[in-house]
Amino acid sequence: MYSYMKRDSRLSGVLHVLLHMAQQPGPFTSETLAKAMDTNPVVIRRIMAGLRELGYVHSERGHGGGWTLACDLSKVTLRDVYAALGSPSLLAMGNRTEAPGCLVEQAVNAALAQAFGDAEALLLSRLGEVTLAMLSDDLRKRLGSRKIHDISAHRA
Amino acid sequence: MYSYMKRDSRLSGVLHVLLHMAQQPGPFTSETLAKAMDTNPVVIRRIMAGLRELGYVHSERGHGGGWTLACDLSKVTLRDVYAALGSPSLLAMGNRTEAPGCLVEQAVNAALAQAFGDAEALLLSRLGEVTLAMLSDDLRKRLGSRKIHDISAHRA
DNA sequence: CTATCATGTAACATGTATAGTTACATGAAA
DNA sequence: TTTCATGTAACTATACATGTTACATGATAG
Repeated sequence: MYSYMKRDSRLSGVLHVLLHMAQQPGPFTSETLAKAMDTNPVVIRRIMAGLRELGYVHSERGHGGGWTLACDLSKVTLRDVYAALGSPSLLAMGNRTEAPGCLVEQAVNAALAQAFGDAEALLLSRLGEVTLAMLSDDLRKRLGSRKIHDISAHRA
Repeated sequence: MYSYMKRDSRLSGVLHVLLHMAQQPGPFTSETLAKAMDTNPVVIRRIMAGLRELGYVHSERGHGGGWTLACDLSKVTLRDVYAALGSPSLLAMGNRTEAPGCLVEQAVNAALAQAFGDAEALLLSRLGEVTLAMLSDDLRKRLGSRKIHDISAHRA
């Protein structure tokens, strides 16, 4: 591959959570999900907050509480999930100055805006083509003949 | 537009410098270029180091020293310049784990790798289509009837 | 030869964003 | 009323680009 791909892994993380949840009935506590993701329960709650607001998941407190899926997986795309995270920046690079008076800067910005804009649009388009149901189906294929993946047994 | 576009502005910055240099004969000191970019001379030297190694620019020390263009502007693309910077990450998002044992993570990574890979490839392709000469021509059009842009008078 | 200029570079400070952690309030169920 | 689980603020850790200071290296002017 080309570059490194680091930094923001919230989309990756929240999809991991959703896919786990799609494999067995809930509810799942933040702690359970956090253990499966090797992270902290508060991180789970944080990345799930936006999805709850949009009604993709539901959360309940107290005994027997936790997170449950609350949407039609075939209706929610990766782009929807991305938006639920607050649409964080997709590109790592950008213009030095957004609205420069300098004509040199304007010429540079125009050229880069074209390339960056095209790439961003394509990425959003691709994310919009993939539903959670498609991801879940792909996962089931990968699981193959094995029994239903038990989240409590999770750990590489 | 969609997202914020912040962070790494080295490509934008170094293109700004190169375009300035293409408007008049050199050499230009790091200090002159830094003033035009409203930044620090060391920052200029830093982002120019890679271009010097690839022979796109030349630097000389002492009296009358500074930076000069040392390439055919019609032969160097924005992608070449990007590579000269060390090919920093283009995308702000990535996978949580790069080589996971977990099948769930693998399914997520596969889906995202597709979308991210396509976007990254498109971006690199677009950058590869634009030469510094094309950028410089565009700039001259923007300058229109005005006199040759004097870098010493630069300042929005 | 030496003073000045300009790059080369290391080292450190700053700003910002994600990720991880602690602490505690809120509310639901046993 | 005790226990469990989420909701959230506040703080720490980490990473990276950017900004700055300091000084060595080398080239030119006198």
